[in-house]
Amino acid sequence: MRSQLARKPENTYHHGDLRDALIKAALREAERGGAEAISIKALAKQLGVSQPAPYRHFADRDALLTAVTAEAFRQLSAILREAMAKPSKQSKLSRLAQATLDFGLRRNGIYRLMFASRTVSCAAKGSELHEATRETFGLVIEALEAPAVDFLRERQALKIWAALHGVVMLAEQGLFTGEAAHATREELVEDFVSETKAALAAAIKDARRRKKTGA
Amino acid sequence: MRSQLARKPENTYHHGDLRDALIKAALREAERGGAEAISIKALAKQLGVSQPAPYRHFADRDALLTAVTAEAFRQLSAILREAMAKPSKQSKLSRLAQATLDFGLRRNGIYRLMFASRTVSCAAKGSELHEATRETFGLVIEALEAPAVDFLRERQALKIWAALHGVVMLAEQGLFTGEAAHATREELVEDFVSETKAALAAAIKDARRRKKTGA
DNA sequence: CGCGAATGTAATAGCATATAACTTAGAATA
DNA sequence: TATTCTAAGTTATATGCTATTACATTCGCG
Repeated sequence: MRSQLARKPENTYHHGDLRDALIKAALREAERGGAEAISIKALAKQLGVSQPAPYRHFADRDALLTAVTAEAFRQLSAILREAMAKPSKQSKLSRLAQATLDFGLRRNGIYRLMFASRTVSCAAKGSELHEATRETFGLVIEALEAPAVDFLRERQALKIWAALHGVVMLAEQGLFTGEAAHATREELVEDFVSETKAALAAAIKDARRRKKTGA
Repeated sequence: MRSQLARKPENTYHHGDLRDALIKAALREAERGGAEAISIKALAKQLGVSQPAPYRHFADRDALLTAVTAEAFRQLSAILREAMAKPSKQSKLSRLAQATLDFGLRRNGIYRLMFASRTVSCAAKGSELHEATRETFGLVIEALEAPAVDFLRERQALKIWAALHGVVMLAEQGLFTGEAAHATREELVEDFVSETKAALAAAIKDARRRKKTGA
């Protein structure tokens, strides 16, 4: 197996690892331009194969997009894991949050592919993509560093995850320029992080109290 | 000027109001399928004009999408205004928030057109689209019902607006199903509303105190 | 070694965007 | 009212992308 970004060597019939090469190349295309920027034809040309060759590996364009999106989620997971692992004065949650914001802005094309298309919602349970998204969300839960009161954790994880996406979205839309520049995106994210921690602490305290009373 | 959804009457040369008819028809298409579902050719056929006819009114597909998006923002503004106006026990902010959620889920194709494409971020200051988005955001600020400490209001408006979009996004992605079903979308939105109110109240109190001390 | 499955190619159909050159009708004015 | 200018629509066509069909090549396994 050769490098996955390599073109097919001349005078050979088989590429060697076209499926993977397509995904990687498509990710690069999506980085600038989102899903729309992914063209089967263009990718084939880039990789030095004929236009129909990609269809040996993906039934249609949507199937490619799905695979690319799954790969993007795995990459995000890796980035978040790294951010959470590295020693820092910040909390895990804060690091995850800022890393998400950074990813969403710096690699916005890919980010839009992941969160702004209907690809994910169409992913069947158990599919590669569905697993990849669950894994990423699992990291959010993990970042809360809260005891396993499942429904509480899930709720707070959902809230911070939602808030983060909103910030990325609005930042990308330019709502943070002009008069609103008082609040930087990072500050806003940190706000949400603090509120999440506070809410979680309160909820846990409340749950313990109830348990004691109930028992 | 005839009804804006009407096809061109047979045996006539001019449609009468093609520009507007295109926008309305495109909105309907976007409702199911988002921006991708908007095809100039298909719209032309629907309205009974030749394929190139739309290009008399829009330089290219992007120009049409921009106009459609602006119209969508105006519609959302109208909906939010109505929600805020109608008498209710809920606060204005809560009504605006729930109305936004409702819009985002019920008319998700349009919603994605508005918030998940790069169209908006490309809108020049002063353009029709830019004005439409500013107006909508203005309603969010208004819904806070807070005194005019501008940068505080903007910040809280940004936060609740971001959170709302996040909730819509994740709901659409299916993250609220399964284990996370404990928290309904509406509950989550209401959480954010409460937090916003609390934060705003605290911030205002803080600002007053500073003013007194500083003066 | 030979055969079948996997993978790639050439040719082509079908659809969408967009442009160019031509036509019609409506409005503006002499 | 007749004339003319222009906005708005038409036909024909170039270009680019997706996707399929039929054919070719190579890899790997018995």
